[in-house]
Amino acid sequence: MGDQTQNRRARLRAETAQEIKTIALRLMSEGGPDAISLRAIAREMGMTAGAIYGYYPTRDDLVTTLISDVYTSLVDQAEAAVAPLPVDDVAGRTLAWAQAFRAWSVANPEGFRLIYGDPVTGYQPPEGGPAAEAAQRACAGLTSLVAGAWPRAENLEAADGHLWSDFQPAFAADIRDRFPELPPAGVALAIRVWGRMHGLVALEIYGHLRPLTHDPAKLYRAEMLDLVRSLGLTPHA
Amino acid sequence: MGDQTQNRRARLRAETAQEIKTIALRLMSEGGPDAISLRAIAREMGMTAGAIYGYYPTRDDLVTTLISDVYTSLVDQAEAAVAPLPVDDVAGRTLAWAQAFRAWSVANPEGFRLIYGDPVTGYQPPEGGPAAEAAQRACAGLTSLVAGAWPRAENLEAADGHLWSDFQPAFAADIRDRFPELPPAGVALAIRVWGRMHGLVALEIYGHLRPLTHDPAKLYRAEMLDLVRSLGLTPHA
DNA sequence: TAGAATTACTACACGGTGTTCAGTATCAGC
DNA sequence: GCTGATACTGAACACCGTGTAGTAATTCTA
Repeated sequence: MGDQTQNRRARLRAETAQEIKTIALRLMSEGGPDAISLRAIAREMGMTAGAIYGYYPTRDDLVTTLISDVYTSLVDQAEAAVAPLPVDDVAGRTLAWAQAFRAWSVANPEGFRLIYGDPVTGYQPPEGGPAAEAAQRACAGLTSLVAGAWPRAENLEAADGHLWSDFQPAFAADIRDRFPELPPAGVALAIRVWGRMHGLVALEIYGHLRPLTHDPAKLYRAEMLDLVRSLGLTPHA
Repeated sequence: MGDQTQNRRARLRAETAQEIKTIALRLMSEGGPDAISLRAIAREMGMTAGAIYGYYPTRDDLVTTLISDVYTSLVDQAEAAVAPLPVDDVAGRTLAWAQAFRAWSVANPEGFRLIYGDPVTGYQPPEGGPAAEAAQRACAGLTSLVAGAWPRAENLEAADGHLWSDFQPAFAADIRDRFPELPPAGVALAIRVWGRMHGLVALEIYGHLRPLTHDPAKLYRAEMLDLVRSLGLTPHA
């Protein structure tokens, strides 16, 4: 019966590892990224801080997997918001993605900080880590929107001057594989769209808009409408 | 001679307070915002950590004054980059501001994190603090650019729908005082321009662009050219 | 110039953190 | 029932911010 007992132990192990993540996420949502302390997690689990080292080699590794989880949930939500809309409604899909992005960020400010800010004291993101993967996934989602708008936005290409060699090879290969019709300028545009969505939300999450306006949603909406217009699209209604 | 000795003591006091800030800034530029520890500062000064409490009531207060200093230096640099250009070259001034903003950020990533990110473990920005003041100053600089472009960009006003009541009273009053001709939509546009400059730079500073491109400057330049074009301006050459 | 008062600073303690490691208790496998 | 792996404890180490009590020096006053 080696297998069953092995499975049993492996299952318990996996459950414990999951519980650590769950508690860590709850602590983060309650007290910010800095509340993710091994001691606090262990305290809630009735364990010792040292015990966690049996599951994650260091706290940064735990944070890394949390980032992966959280980032994935964000991209999932954005993709889910886009999915029900018809593929030819590029303006609607873009606005839906943008609103989903902000809605998630406002609902999970700590998650936003975890992904896009200094996650936690002294943390350095691993080079090829899951954050990079999720970032590529997010960027690919935006790229598909831009690719949909591209036929009508080609006038933007002229002055851009981007080449394939400007991008990281792995990323460029992935994109060229998925969107063969899209020129480098389109990829650059996708990243720029990402930056444009990111900017106002980041300022809002970190409280820099508070002394200026009490309706950041309106501001963001105006910006996104301007964005789809700049893509040569006209939003339905 | 009470005055002179008072002055002498006050001078020494001010010098020590300044030295604390200087060392804190150096520590930050070397090891990130989290390297600002009272113990490390005191160690470099040949003092005890507790001694710093004679100059700053708490570490967050020290960080607050650092933010003020750093933020001021950023805005100073942006304004200095704009100053030599003729007032009617709105496109050039806008691009100059944008480039100065990114150049400063790339040169002082830790400073950028300090201003725009989680400054430091558990730090909460004071409500009416110096960060808010510097933010208003930065925003006012951008607003003056937008005000310069406004006559040619009024077509953007229609769909915006912003009202003065959407903004914080103090901010709105300040802006209306300085730019009487500018409607609410123009102020909203100024903040949006800020967000647009902020987005790509924030992504770059926090390493999210690294897996995508190795020429973030080119990307940023393309975005800023698109921005001035969307303001109805054409950059010189 | 001698004493009083203010100031600057140290020394130490408290509770918090990540991390390591020797030891122990539990449990699967023979 | 014994052996070996696994999970966990408990204590330690080196940090951190923050107070507080005491001390040394410097300034003011008489």
